[in-house]
Amino acid sequence: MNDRCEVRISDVPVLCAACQARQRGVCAALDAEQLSTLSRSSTKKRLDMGSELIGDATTVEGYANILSGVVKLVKGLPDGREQIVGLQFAPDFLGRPFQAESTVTAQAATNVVLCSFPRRSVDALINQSPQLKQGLLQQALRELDGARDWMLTLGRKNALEKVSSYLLLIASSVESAAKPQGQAVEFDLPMTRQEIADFLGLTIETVSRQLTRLRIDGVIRIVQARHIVVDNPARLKICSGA
Amino acid sequence: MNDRCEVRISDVPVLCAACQARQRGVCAALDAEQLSTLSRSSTKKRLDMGSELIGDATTVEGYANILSGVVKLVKGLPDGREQIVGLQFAPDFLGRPFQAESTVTAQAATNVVLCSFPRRSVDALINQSPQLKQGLLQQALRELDGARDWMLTLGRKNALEKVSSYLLLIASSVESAAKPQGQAVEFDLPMTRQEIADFLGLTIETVSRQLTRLRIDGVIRIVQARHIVVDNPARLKICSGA
DNA sequence: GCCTAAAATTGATCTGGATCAAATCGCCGG
DNA sequence: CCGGCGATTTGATCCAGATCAATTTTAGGC
Repeated sequence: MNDRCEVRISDVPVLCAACQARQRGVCAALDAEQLSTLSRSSTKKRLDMGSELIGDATTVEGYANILSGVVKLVKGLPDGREQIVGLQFAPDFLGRPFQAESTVTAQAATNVVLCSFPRRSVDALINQSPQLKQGLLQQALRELDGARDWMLTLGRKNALEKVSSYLLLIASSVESAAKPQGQAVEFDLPMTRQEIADFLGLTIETVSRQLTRLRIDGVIRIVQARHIVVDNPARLKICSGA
Repeated sequence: MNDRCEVRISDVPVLCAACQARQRGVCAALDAEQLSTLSRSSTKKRLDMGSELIGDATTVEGYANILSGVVKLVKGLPDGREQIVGLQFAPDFLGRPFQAESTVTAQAATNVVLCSFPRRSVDALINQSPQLKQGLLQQALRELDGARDWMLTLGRKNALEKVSSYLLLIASSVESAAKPQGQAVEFDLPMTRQEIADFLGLTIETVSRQLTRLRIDGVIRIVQARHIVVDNPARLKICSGA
């Protein structure tokens, strides 16, 4: 493991506290004592697939940076129906300032490594650094955009378009920015068919059928259930309802 | 029209600039010159139902407080399918800081009166007032929660549950906090059946059928297409999937 | 009040995705 | 290599909500 792991809150660079926490750039003005407090109180944690990241001793108290893995935000109905309302990928910052009255639960979708901070210390930092506050505001606005995009997908797209949209979303989270558009993209799905279904408002069977349909049409290859190659990103985009 | 109309950004009280703009409370620290600039540059605007609030001369340049009416945030697919991804009610603050790259369009769902501010002036205020920035962050987080709740509705509820959830949402936006739970609630729907359908990911016909079903079951009365009385809020809540 | 057009309801039918039910696949432990 | 179990795929049927097609209601304009 690296001894310094850079992660970002929006455009505010933050070095992972568990790996020698300190802040740079626009946050450089921060009190050295504050930073050392944050550093001392941070802990690196490994979570197995499926574990919940709330409240209990082995998990996250307040805030955390995701160092690797995927975290899903889940909402449920009393009868057991579930909907995944958000996904957080590798360098995202988790946790919300000013009380979490929301009823979402965060769960590790894959094995996850993260660096967690006590609520107290981070809240203090937020109040001292307008840039950090602004970074959090921008992250919130970006998540809001993402949620609204997904509302369109959930409310108005058919099964094929939903599955195609999902593949494009995952592909974009993997694809390096440098890579030219239109190239084949290869990746492992970070979720089971059930989780994909819960994300898309579908059933496992329908997800599976749409994937085979895309395979037969030559848009993707399913090397292994979890391992996908998108041979024709342009076609996939068309299938997603553009 | 009142000459001072109080509206709120989160817990930061702001007096509508068009009606003698100035700030109070936690924002009192603001520069008097800034405030007078904001006041001078603000304008009160009336929008007819259906008009879009972007870009053109008759509409909103940057930010605005809604004084009355309902604004809908709409996303569309190239083939014309539409999804309403958010509703903003009477004292909400509209507009997003730091560029709007998002593809939502805001439209007046009813006739709307609002007080609009030029982007420039408000951005300046935001940078000067951490409290205002925090207010905007909290508003963004609240909207994110709302969006996620709605994702559960869109992805996992059936038609009856969706329509019931919608009625409860509108009822709660009308109901005075003082009113005891369980009482009958009476209100006008601020949207057409088509808009309700676009909000719920359904068709007009299905919305209409679920409403008659609720009427026949004695949960609501439909005094007039747009005028609803919820006789049994508890039953309605059960119908909404709790 | 009467006329018109848009909005809403109601009815009849169709269909995409859910549901129920078996196969397969893939992986791990022995 | 052999079971065994969970994840996935595939097949057969069903049904909630879409679609198509009339009415009926409502809101303005004269």
